[in-house]
Amino acid sequence: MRIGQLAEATGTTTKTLRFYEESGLLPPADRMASGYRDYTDDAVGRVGFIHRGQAAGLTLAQIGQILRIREHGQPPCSHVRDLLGERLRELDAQIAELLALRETISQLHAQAAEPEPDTCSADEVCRYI
Amino acid sequence: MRIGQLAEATGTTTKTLRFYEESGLLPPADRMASGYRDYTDDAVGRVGFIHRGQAAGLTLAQIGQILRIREHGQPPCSHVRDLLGERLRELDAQIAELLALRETISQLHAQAAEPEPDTCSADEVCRYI
DNA sequence: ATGAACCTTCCAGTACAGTGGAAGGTCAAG
DNA sequence: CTTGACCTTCCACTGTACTGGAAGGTTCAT
Repeated sequence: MRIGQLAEATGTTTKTLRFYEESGLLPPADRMASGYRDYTDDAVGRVGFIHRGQAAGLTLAQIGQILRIREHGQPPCSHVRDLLGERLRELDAQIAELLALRETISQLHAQAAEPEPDTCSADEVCRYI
Repeated sequence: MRIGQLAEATGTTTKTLRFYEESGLLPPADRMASGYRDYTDDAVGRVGFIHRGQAAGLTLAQIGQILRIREHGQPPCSHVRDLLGERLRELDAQIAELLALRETISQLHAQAAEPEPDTCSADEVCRYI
């Protein structure tokens, strides 16, 4: 399977696949006589794993860690569990922060909706912020 | 007021203030005979505005827009209202996305907590993802 | 007069996940 | 034989908000 076909099969681009290889997320592909990369069907699963990891909010670096542990023959289960737990805590903090921000902006927006823009004075940048 | 004093007064660094000037967020400061930047007290308010804008989740580019409109003599109120409304919609989408992600990860994490890591097979990278 | 603390400019790098483009090689169809 | 689609490498750039450091000038106290 050539790189373009893998890209189509996985819903990504050839650029991205080469970037993954360079980043150590995909093993260096075998080459055809022409020098073209030649992928086996496994590659589809591997790219799918990367995408599922990203969908779970892991960074490419974290996904690479898991992949490298797996390559050394050890099941990365406990590591994955830790990673997911950590990500969960990060997410909770992030969500709390965004909710607080939403509250702030919502209030500012409500104030800004009051139709009295004439009272904007020249010595402040904007009374809504 | 020299740049270091402004930095201290606004809780930031001289690097950041020069960066703001270069980015068009602060007007080019007057210079003393020595070439040192010489700020008036207004600058404190202006930097404060930038920080409040950031706290409201606006990007520096958006804050710069408001500042530039203000400089042309027009009160940026309606623009700010639009910006805040837009930011509110973005935030809602972002929060919804993160909540969904939290759900997904929470489930994966709960599965990964089950103590049966022996069943990890060699042909999949990790059954939890 | 000399050292510390402050300032100046300019260049380069950080993290993240790619994206764009140039210059050139390969392959199948017409 | 040429055209077009595909592939290769390499280098540089995107956006965001800074940060680090080098090389040099200024100010003030001792």
